[in-house]
Amino acid sequence: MSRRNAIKKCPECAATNLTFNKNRGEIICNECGFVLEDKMVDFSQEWREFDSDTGESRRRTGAPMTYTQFDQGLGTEVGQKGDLFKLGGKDRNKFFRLRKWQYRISTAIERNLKLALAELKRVSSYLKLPRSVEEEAARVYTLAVQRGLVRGRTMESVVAGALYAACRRHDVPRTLDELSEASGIEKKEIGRTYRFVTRELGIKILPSNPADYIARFASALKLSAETQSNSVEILEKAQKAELTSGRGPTGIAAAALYVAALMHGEKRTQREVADVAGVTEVTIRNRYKELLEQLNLEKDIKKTKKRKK
DNA sequence: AAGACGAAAGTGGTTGA
DNA sequence: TCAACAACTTTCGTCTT
Repeated sequence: MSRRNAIKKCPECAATNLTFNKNRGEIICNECGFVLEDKMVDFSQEWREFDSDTGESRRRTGAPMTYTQFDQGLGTEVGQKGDLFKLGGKDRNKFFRLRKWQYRISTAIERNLKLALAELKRVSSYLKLPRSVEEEAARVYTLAVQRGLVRGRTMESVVAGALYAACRRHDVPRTLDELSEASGIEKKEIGRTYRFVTRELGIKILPSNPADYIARFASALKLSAETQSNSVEILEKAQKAELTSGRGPTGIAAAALYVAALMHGEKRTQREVADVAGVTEVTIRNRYKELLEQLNLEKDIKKTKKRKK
């Protein structure tokens, strides 16, 4: 079988000391900060049944319950094949009535869920989100459907909103832009349904930490590991100086990264940084200016400039 | 010529009366 | 429900490298 311990090398610098962050589904090179794998392999138990013989013995209490199946894998149907013929005429009528009701109640919701979860999986795999996030999003969506929160909104937008919420909860933030690109739903709309659904379901979400974005942004910009860790330090200082509250976390992360890149002589244009972070140059400039003023970083930058000559 | 900078006006969301 | 407000964006002109 496949060897999980096969040694991986960083494609950028061929280093082998890699950090695997399971929750986030990222493998990060300790040397150069390159993010190897943005996706999560599912390490949980595999529940396949190989054939009916081994199937019975491997099975414990049935398939694992999961929200990514439309009925959590626990569907019940009134009357399966055999039962019907055990019943007399009177009971048989009752039976048909029951089944009809059950059918009516469940089909509307189930049909919707089936479609929605297919969409959810599509978007989630496009974004290479870890399995745990997908589960969470499916759970959120299921709750939303049960509370009738989808009414008046498109299914897709609620799916996107649920995914966004799930990402935030698992500290593996994707920007609204990324969600928008993956789902084809407008940014505004996702934000709206996201807020609505989390409010209605009472889901508490902490403001996301700018540092959570650093690894992905740095990797996209091909910045070194030192630059990356340095930008995290800058972020910490910025948080102490109260520069972060009320500001968009992506803007702050982008600015910290921009400054760190300058200090390490790995200059990136504001536009490049702005693009991967999904903010404008103006925002970076503003945050950048604040960082310089509050943290006295000017000297560090000048030093590296001279050193380069 | 490209990038950095800053001013001004516009957008969408939050808050507080 | 409305107005004030903060953060962020868009656009555009000017300066710097």
